[in-house]
Amino acid sequence: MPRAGLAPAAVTEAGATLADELGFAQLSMGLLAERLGVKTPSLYKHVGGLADLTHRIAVLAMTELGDAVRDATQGRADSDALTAAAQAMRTYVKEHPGRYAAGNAARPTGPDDPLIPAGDRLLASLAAVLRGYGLDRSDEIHALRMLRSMLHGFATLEVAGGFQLDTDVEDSFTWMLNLIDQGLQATKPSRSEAG
Amino acid sequence: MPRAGLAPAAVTEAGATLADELGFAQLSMGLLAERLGVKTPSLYKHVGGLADLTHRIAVLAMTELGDAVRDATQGRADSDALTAAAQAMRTYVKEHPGRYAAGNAARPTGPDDPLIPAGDRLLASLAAVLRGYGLDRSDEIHALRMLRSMLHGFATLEVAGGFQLDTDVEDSFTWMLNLIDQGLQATKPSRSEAG
DNA sequence: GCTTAAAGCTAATCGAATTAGCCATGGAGG
DNA sequence: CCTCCATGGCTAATTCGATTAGCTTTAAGC
Repeated sequence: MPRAGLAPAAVTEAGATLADELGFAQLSMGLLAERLGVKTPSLYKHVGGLADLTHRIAVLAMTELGDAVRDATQGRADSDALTAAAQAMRTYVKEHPGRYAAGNAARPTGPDDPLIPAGDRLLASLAAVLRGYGLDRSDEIHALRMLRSMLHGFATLEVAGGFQLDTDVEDSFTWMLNLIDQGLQATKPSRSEAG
Repeated sequence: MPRAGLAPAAVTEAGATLADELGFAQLSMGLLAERLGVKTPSLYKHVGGLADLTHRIAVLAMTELGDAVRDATQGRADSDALTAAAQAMRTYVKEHPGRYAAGNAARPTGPDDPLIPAGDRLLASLAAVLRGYGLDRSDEIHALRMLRSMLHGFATLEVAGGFQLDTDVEDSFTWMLNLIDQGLQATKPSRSEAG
């Protein structure tokens, strides 16, 4: 019996892919083992169990998503950055629904859980996008929460098939971003818009 | 052995309550049976199984939520209606996180699934709120999707403990609604704002 | 008071996760 | 080249939750 040459990272990656393909809820140790050409108990040599596996997938997802948003917004500002970040996030969720679901379901297990910095980095990337709007310090937290809520909600509903006709979902997304952009511009205290 | 006097509706209600208390993922036939003072197999005389139970809870949730939003918006218009609907939805999700999760996880099983009209009624209530803004017909679908995304996302993140300091989550919600209200007012084509 | 469908129960089955314990692989050191 | 042993894979066994089968009691309607 030749070895499969597995490692925690490879098992996690395969699990994440499986979750994307079948749905997070369908992910099981048995299915993953089969996918890797190995018997179920063998997986326990690489990950602690199903809970540990899903947690690793969650960290992977948050890290990838954070990177995607950061990369997409490089060199952009204001509306451009907002659009880029939003599309990056939406695209990621559509391409990796299982991973994203894992990321949402996960809860930090302790103060040194890698999930925390991964999540923080994603938040920091979104916060950076908002910074360009020059909001009041007190508005920043609200704007960030709004942006998160909106992107999370939209992507989640879309992936869940919550929107009827697939057509013009793209338009709806753009429309929504536009409204938010306008709103943030108007909120901006410094600009000479209303002065 | 005296009878427990159960019925599908009572079992569903108890299951929903259990889901709210422990989390949707923790809901199990065994726990529910214990809660009802009955042995697990007895539940199968009232519901088809765990899948059927969760689906019933989903229908219950969508129905209750639709009613809550409808009731909250009665006699209100524009900003008032928007605020009332949003708060009603947020409150419902906070008070019934398990039910709401069930409602989101559920997928219609066929064309005559009661989940469909229940969901439609909720959407209709939200659409009614937007109607007051007198948007272009083509903008209505976008605005509705935005509203859903935002409310769903915010409530979901809040319940999941996604926002750091619990403080001023209330403020953030109000701030968000305000920005949306402003945006919708501005989008309104008829008004004499920019003319 | 008798009949019978409904509602409970116990026992058994099934599937997925996990654990225990055994064995082969293959790189490191001789 | 040969040996050692940590690693990674395997089979067997356990556990737990869902579900099914089949029996029994309740209690509603006559």
